Amino acid sequence: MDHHPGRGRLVSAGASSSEPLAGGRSHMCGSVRADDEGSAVVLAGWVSRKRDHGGVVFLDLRDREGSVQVVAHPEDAPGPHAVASEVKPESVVRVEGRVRRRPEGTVNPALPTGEVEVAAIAIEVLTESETPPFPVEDGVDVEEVLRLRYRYLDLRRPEMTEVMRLRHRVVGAMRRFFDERGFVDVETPMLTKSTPEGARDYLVPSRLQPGKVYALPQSPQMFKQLLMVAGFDRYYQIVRCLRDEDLRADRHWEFTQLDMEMSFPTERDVQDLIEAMFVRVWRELLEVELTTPFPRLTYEESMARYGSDKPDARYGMELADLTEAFRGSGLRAFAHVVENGGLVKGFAAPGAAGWSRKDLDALVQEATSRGAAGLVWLAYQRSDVKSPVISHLSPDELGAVASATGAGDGDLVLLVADQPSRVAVALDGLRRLMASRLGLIPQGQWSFLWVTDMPLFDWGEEDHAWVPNHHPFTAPASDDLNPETAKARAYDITLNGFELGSGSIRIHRAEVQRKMFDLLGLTPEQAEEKFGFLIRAFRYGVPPHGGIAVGVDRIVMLLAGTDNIRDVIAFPKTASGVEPLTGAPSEPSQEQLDMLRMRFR
RNA sequence: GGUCCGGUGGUGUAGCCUGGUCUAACACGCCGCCCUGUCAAGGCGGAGAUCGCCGGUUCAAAUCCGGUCCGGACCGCCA
Repeated sequence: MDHHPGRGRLVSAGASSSEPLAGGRSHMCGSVRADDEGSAVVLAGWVSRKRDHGGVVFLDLRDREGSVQVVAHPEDAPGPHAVASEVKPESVVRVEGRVRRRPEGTVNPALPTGEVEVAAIAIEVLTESETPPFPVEDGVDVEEVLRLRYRYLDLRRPEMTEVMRLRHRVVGAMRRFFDERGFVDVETPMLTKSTPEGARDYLVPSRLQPGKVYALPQSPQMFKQLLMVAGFDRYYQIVRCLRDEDLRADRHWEFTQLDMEMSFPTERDVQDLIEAMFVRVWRELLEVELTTPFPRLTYEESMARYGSDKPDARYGMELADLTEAFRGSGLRAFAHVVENGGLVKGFAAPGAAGWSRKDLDALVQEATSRGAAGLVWLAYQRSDVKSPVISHLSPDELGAVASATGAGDGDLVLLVADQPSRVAVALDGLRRLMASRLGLIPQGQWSFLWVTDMPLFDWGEEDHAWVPNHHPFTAPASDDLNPETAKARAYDITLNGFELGSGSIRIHRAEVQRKMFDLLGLTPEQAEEKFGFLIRAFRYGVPPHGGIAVGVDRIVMLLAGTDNIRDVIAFPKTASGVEPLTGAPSEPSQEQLDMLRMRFR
């Protein structure tokens, strides 16, 4: 959290409640103001800094609301002065004193409490602190594991405290929003059966049913559908979900989603509601008025123009398709790809024509590390075009490249030729990289986008079978159930290039569901074994229904202006699944294993 | 599972490519002394790392090589 790339100005949290403060405190440190001049105050907090002038000693006393300067003069307050000059940073002290305006010329306008100070009458050290392993202050540059091992110190830093409270307020705004609209918060089980999301499950062995396991929920998907069968009409929950997959900067295996489901909706009903929720959250947290409706992009269009199903539309550099221009090209590598059904695509990066060989090599490296066979670059300088493959390119091809990408003087064109999925992955990565390197990402812009008409199926390379793109209860958009072409009544919501959530209208007709299972290669017996309880429920009158699940961590991450999801989780794990603070996971005791009748291999 | 980057006093970095002058440098922090208005207080002095771990090459390794552990980003995976 050294910088806040996309951060808007956060609206500050409301004043604390009128509840009396615990422990006889009169004020929170950070909330002392000039209005309190002359008041006797009792404060308690952490010593964040000490300035000892030999005579007068200043302590900055910090609590979650901020810090305030405490002064102890040797003449006026010999007792407090003696304590203050000995106390170590991060010790917890209780201060009795009187608020006064600072003397002329010593006001610090940079601090909310900078007009005042507290003249100490008594200082008591409640607990002493050892020297902390890293400075407890904003803007620290410390190895992340160390921050996680001492997370309580890390969270003590004002910027982290602020993020956690931001998260609290986001969740609060969501709850109020859904509550006002008659949505009922229903809790669903944590120890349950495998859900149909397709990720690896976390399993919990059963003590009472030896040899059997519960799965931790990947989402409450089937339960919320059952609640629709139960007639709840509108359900929501802010719920922890778990998926045992490898981590990314924006992905954690223990995450929180805003889960909702409603009866009788159209896609539009769900989308309008979620848009209204985002409007509400952005208004409350940032005082930003989002424009609705959010733009829509079909999945196909998104992949074509951005190479991604979560496009960042805040900047241009859209992808151009040059496949036909390179059919039979003298650039054999490209021609070969085209002959074999691959694509040639690329885009123009404005003003990057002068990049050094080293920078260009780094781009090639970026492309190949994303699985592309290679990267061809063309630098447009004045009327000249430089490229390692320039001798293989015909004037027609050069013309096609320039017109399709819009490349002009000073631009750098990046071309990738490969199978469609690799072209997409490589160019998506390059586009994001170039946008960031060239400073093309506008700050303070919130580019929400719905991606619609998702495919109903994906080809599962590992299973050699069609797998649901969303999950097997997603309703098809039409009678077309051809796995190659079928579209789903599914939609994703994205923000600034991050996927925030995805949802769908569900199947409520038994024969459609049967066909779906059939296409997925599930025999009626297998379907019964996995989802029998849901199928049975649907025999007793199921309303048409649909919903969405939105990732709370990612929303908070974007609001907080960080690109690291761990920054918005109080106690996160590292990429190898270790929680540095507690040391989890740990080995079970023999007694625990015996009780579960388990043995480790 | 794969690719890439990193691991040097409490913290953050330099040094590593071009082995020896590194008995490892700098900043912050810490300790001591001085200092009565600062707010990254200031001044002076001091302690503190054998360079993630193991092994190898070499007369000599923080520096080269191999392995390994840990962390991070990305691909695969995952919505």
